[in-house]
This record gives sequence, C-alpha cells and structure tokens, in this order.
Amino acid sequence: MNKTYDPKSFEDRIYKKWLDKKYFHAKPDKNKKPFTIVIPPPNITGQLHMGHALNDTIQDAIIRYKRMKGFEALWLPGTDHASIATEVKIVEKMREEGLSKESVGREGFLKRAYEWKEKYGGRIVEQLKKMGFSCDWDRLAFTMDERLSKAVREVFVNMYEKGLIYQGDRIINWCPDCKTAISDAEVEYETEEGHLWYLKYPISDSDEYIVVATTRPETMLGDTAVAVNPSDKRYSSLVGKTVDLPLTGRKIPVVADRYVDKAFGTGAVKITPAHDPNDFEVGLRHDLPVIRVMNDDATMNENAGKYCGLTREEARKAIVEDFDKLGLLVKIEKHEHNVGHCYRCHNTIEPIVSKQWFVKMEGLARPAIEAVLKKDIEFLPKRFEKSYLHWMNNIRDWCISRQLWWGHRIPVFYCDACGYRTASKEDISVCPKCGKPLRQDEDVLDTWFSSALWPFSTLGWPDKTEDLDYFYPTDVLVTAYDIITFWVSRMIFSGLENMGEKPFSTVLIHGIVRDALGRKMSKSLGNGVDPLEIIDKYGADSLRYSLVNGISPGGDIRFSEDKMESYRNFMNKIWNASRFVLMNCENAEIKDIGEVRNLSYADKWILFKLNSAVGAVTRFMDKYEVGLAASRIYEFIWNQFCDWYIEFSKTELYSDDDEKRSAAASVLVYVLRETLKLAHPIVPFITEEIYDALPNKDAEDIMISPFPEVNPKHAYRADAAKTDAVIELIKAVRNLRREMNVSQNKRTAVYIVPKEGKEKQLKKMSGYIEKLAFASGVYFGEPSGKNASLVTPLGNVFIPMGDLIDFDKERARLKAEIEKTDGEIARARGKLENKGFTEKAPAALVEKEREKLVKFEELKKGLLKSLEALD
RNA sequence: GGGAGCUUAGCUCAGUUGGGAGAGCAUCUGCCUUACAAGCAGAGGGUCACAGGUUCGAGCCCUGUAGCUCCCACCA
Repeated sequence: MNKTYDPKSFEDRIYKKWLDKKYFHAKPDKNKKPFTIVIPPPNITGQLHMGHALNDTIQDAIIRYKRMKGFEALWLPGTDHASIATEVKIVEKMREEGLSKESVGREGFLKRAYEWKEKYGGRIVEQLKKMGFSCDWDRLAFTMDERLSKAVREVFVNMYEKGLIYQGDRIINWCPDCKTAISDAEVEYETEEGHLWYLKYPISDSDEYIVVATTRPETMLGDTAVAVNPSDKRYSSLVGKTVDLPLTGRKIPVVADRYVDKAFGTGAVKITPAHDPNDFEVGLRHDLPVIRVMNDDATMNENAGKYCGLTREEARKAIVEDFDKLGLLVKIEKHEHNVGHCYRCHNTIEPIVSKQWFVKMEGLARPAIEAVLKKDIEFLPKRFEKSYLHWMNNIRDWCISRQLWWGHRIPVFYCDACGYRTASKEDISVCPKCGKPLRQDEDVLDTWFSSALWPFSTLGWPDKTEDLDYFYPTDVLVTAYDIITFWVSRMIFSGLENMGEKPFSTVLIHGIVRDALGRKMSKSLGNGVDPLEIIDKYGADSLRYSLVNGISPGGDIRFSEDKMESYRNFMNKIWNASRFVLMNCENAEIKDIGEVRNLSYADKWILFKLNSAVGAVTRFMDKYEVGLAASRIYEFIWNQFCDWYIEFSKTELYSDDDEKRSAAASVLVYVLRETLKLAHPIVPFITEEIYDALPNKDAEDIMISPFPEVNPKHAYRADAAKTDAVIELIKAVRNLRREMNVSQNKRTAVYIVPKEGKEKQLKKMSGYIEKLAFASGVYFGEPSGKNASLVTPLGNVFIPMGDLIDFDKERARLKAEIEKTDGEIARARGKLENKGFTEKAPAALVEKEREKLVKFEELKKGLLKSLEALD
C-alpha cells in the first residue's frame, strides 16, 4: 500500500469494477424488500455543482446503506430537459452564430436541442459517476424519452377529459424576453426604487376630477374603470359616474370594490384588467372590458394609439409628459415596490392577459394536503410541512403552457375548418368530424409538468410494469428546500391523482451549499466551486465526507477548502490505520473473531465500543440522519480505534507470544473490517479499496457485504469500563508530565498504589500504561522520597522525578486541584441537601450524586496527603 | 403584511425524550514515539443573544424583546 492516501490511484478503477459486476442494478425480487429513491434529475443545461454533490451524496449514502442491509435497493437516475432554461441557452448559442429560432424553424431548433442534450446530458452523468454514486444506470431516464413522453400525454389527456385541464384567457406572468408565459412560482420579486404618479382623470360632464395614483402610467391606455372603496365617503358621490380617460377619448366607469385600500395613494385606483392581476379580478367582478395595450415583446400595440410601437419605458415617459402638458399630472412621489422578474433571464415580468392552458388545482390539492396531514407522507425536518401546507392551501390554478419549442408539445389538436378540438394520446392529422387537416397546439408544457410524474413515469407508467408494481411508491425523496413548491408538491398531487397512491413516504430536505462567507454560490458572483476540481485535489470520498459530516436536515452548509483538508486528513487516517493492520497480519495467524480466545481488556473494550458505534450509526441511518452517522463514525475511527486501540494492540503485536499476536491481529482485522463497512455508504471508494486487501473478508466486495450488526457476544460493558478507567489514568499521567514540563522523550517511572480490588486489572494493563504514559516502568507500591502524585479512581499514582521536579510548582498544582475538588464537593452537597432534588429527582440520579460526593471527598483526602508528603 | 428558522469557543457548526457545555479548524506548548508531521501528546478559550416564567434542576420547555436569514403574499 502507498504510504499516503492517493485516491486517484484507485477511484476510477473501483467504479469500473462496480459497473462491470452490475452491483448498481436492481430488479424485482420477491424475497427481498424494495427500497427506492428517484434522483432529482439534474438539468441538462448545466454541469455538476456542489448542490448536486450534496444532494446525491445523501442519497448514495442512504441507498448503499439499505443495499447492505439487504434491501433490493434501486436508485433511479435521470436528467431533466429543463424546457425554458435549456431553450434560453440554445437561443443564446444560436445568436452567437447569427441564427435565431425563426431562421432555423421548429425542426431545426429541436435538432439542435437534441444535440445539446446528447452533449451535456452525457457530461453530467459522467460527473455523477466521478462522485461514486451507485445509480442504476441501466434505467437512466430523460424527461423527454419516448417512454416518459408517453406518460406526459397520458396524464394530459386524462386530466383534459376529466376537465382538470382547461384553456382560458387569464392574466399570466409574461416574460417579454423569453416570450413565454411562466407560472407564479417562476416569478422572483425584487424591491426596486420606483415612482408613484398622481394623475387627474376628469369626471364626465363636470369640472370635477378624480386623482388616481399609479406606478405604471403607461398601462392607463388600457384602463377600463376607476375603483374606490365602497365605504369611502370621499368618493361615494362619484360611484356610478364615468370619467373621460385622458389621451384616449374613452369613457370608463367609477366602480366600488372592496379590494381598494382607502389609505393608499388617493384611495382611487385605475383598473387595467389586461395588465395587472388584481385589476383583472376587479374586472371580472364588475364585468369590465379587457384591453391589451402591449405586444408580446412589451412594446405598445395598436390599442395604444399614437404610442403604438414605443417600448413600455418610452411610452411611460411620453404619457407622463402628455399628462403634464394637459395639466393632469398632480405630483410624482418616490415609491419603493416589488417588481417581478423572470427566474431564468431576470427581465421584468409583464402581467398580461392571454390564452393559456391551466390545471385546475382545487380538487388536486385536497388529497395532497390530506396525505401530509395524516402522515402518509412525512417531511424531515417537520417544519417544512408548514410551508408545503401553506402553499397548497392557497394554491391557484397552474399555468402549464409555455410559448417555447423545447419540451412536450401540448397534445391538443384543432380543426380550423369545423372548430373541432381534442386532446389525443396519439398524434392525429385528420379531423374525425370533417376530414380536414388538424393543427396541433404550438405550445409546450411547463417543464415541471413532466418532472411531476418522475416517480412513476421512470418506472414505466402508464404501462403496468413489474418495476412499477415492485418499486412504487418510492421510499424517500431527497431534495433542497428551494424546490418544495416547484417539484415536491406537484409530485405529490400527481402521484395521488394518477397512481392513486403517494409517490414517496418521506421527503428529506437539506439546505443549500454556500461559500465560505455564507453566500449562495452563483454564476454572477463567480463563487461557485467545481466538485470535479475538488475531487481532483482531495478525492471523491473526502468531498463526500465534507458535505455530509455533521449536517442536520434542512440546514445550509458552508463549503471551504480548509474543511476539505481536514477530511482528506481523515481519509489519510483511515488509510494508515488500515496499512498498520495489514502490515501486522503478515506475521500473525488471523482467526475469525468467534475463534479468538483470551481476549484482553483492550480487545473487549474496542469490541464494546464498536458495538455502540454500530448501534448508533444504524439508528441514525434509519432516521436518515446521515450527518450524525458520519460524525459518529469519525469519532469511533479516530478517537477510539486509532488513538487507543491501535496503540494498545502494539504491546501484544510486538510480543513473542504467537497467541497474543494472533488475538490482537484478529481483533484488529475484525474491527477494521466492520468499521470499513460502517463507513462505506459515505466513503465508498477508500473502503472498497482497503476491504479488497483484507484477510477474512465476509463478501466478495464491500459494496455487497452485510452492514454491521450489534454483536450480542460483545456486550463487555464492565470490562470496557475498566479499560476506560485505565485510559483516564494514562491521560492524567500525561497531563501531569506536561504540567511539570517533562519532555516527551524523557521517560519517567510510574508507581501505583491500587485501590482495593483494582490491583489485578492494573497489573494486567500495566504494559499499556508503560507504553502510553511514557513510563520507563510501572511499579506497584509507594516510592520513597518526594514525588509528584495523582489521585485516581483506580489508585494513587506517584511519579518520582528527582531533580526534574519543581516542588513549588507541584504544590501550586495540588492546591489548585484541591480548590477545584472543594468546588465539586460543595456542588454535590448542595444538591443532596436540597430536599426538592432528593425527593423529586430519579433515585438513580440521586444515588449517582451520592457516589460522586464520596469520590470527591476521597480525592480531596488523597490530594491533601500528597501535599503533606512534599514538606 | 403572513409564516418559518437562526443567535452556543476566534471561525464553521453539533448538542433528539430538561440531570455536571462538545467537535473540526485556528491559536499556544512540547514531540521526527518503526500506521499516519495529511501525524502524536497537552493547553488556553463559552454569563449557550437579552429579559422574564415553569421546574428540585433549563443550552434544551413557555412568554416577551433585539439582531440576522429565508419562504410566501404583492396595495395600485
């Protein structure tokens, strides 16, 4: 083995081995229980980023754990066509070549899009493999695969026929740059410094005016009413009258509507149903006409009269100037407000009335809410249920049509000749009514429409497949909190509606990966970190460990290279501990753990500690607490196995006694093997590489070995406690030496006067004490002369240090110890004198406190004696 | 405007049924001890945001306050 951990020398080789042996492939097996995860499909636009690395490391840890636990574990991978995101990128690229969508046409565009998919979809899969993820690549899915597209059409047509999908003229969020509708969830609001214009609208046939306040003067050309609050006395006389809308020559009514806030602006609002969502609602209530004054590119249209052709910004300027000229501009105030932006291109959204397809949400939301309320589906951590429920409870119909080309084309066919319209699972070209040619809807579906079906479309639905029967519903869905509404909620109602069954039982939420300063990683900031570069530098296992160690569900994590180094060091620690074990296997007979006789205290100690680590890690993994499992493994490997057991074992390994050597080496091999298995779900490469070199393997490869179980034969609680006490003694001696400024390479004799009944264990473990407390020898009995001394639960310890010792220093140290002990005694007494405590606290706790008091009183006695001995 | 979360060592964060405050990194000191200097041994460092309350006992439960973060809504 190499002297240091060198991941590049084995990671790719090991991944290839797993692939060759088909270990990732799952198939229905009646003798095993299924465990299924579907991957949140990465977009084909991008490459692997830290968010994927985190998300998928959690999933891989869970799926590998379940696989080792004997489940038929399926992790189903795939990619998302990401309709708008991809289309934006392709258009950008075409623009660089001097091309446009129009110039290449729909077919030419789609050809390019599929080429893009081949190139980038393939790249991201390769990147996932670099991370060591155990996805079943035989089932790699893509949202626009023929199979998945079939599911999309099935769902669309079914819902269309049930009346759950309808087409309507409604106000939607329009992105003038992407030239498509987007859903409410795709709008991001940002606070902007704007203005509030106060405009005079003359009341018809009078000298009166009503003043309205608006942030969007250019939309006044589409005004079809002025609204005031019904209870607003200032305006009650005007309700029912009309105003002469300036610049247009139209007369529009003054209406009363509760939506108007009396306190804002002038308490009078201009109503533009075609360009404002609230106004649209008001318009419906009062049956107002809808006048669109803008084109799809946000320039003014023919309804804008002389302003036709201007951009919205130019029109605003011109209209305000014209109002001013007419003496109708009252004032302009600064006004901070929120403006919607497209989540893809970041241009300002224009609310526009347009004909779009919608999913009727009310009936779909109800069972989706129920499923969570009755705990059919559980969120981890629970608090995210609230935001899910809040969203579901306030849901509005989902706009699913997009004026794009890249995506699932809406399967609705129109006959222009006879007006026939139908949704069809198959492409049809001739009108069944009149025989004339049919025209398919030009639009495509929202990208989330297909990802909503992911948990079952990837398993073969709508066909009744064996996979679907066996693996659905899936078990846990792992995702960041930022797509709960986009994706998780839509999978839930889609699963319930189409499968009649929830898509998963648990939603495990994690946070997002931030940079070292806590900022979101983003392209514009340029603070993103490429996981592949990190893998290149530190290895995939180090990266995986750094991402999950210590995380808690729902929490964000910060990424820094400092952390990377410490986890790389941990990998190196595992590597070297293993190297030590393997080196010592060479001249000792390795027996199965059940065959080893005469286990030492240290052996029993580590076997006991292993058991409790296995128990804890299992409990954590069962609760999907990967972060806690990782920390527990770290602690066991470094602080127990390496720091203590390996050091203990050296006294046996370097002895002449074959049997002792064999026992120690056998325990080392066993504990290492079980530890590697414990860690394998998180750090698969290094554990596989080492396992391969191990004698006494329990499987062909670690990946398919059984996960460690608590071994009931190793319940050595009492023996472990004895070793713990010796460890405490060793630490006390080290501490004392250090305080006395004894150099580490200077050995000192250690004398022990054991307490009643402690002599046997101390004698048995004196070799450990000698080695680990830097002793020249361990002797029993009290040495003559003056010494530095310690009072420990096992007995009094004396260290004669001759001229080295600084008696004043030792006196001061003992006095400080005594003072500390006095504090402890006072604390324990105080507690025990408190009747409330002795009467109400659990008896065991009170007893424990009594024991402590006795212990500290004895300690003080011993310390006083030591102090006296110095005089 | 509504909701959620956070505030613990210099930094990043754990702390799961309330019973003597933890880790990693950083800092300081000493060690090339034949697995590992990507290491070993030791040390310093915290009124657990603040104020009340419940309790024999609160980092943990309740109420309030302050600061920060995020989500939802989008009053023109």
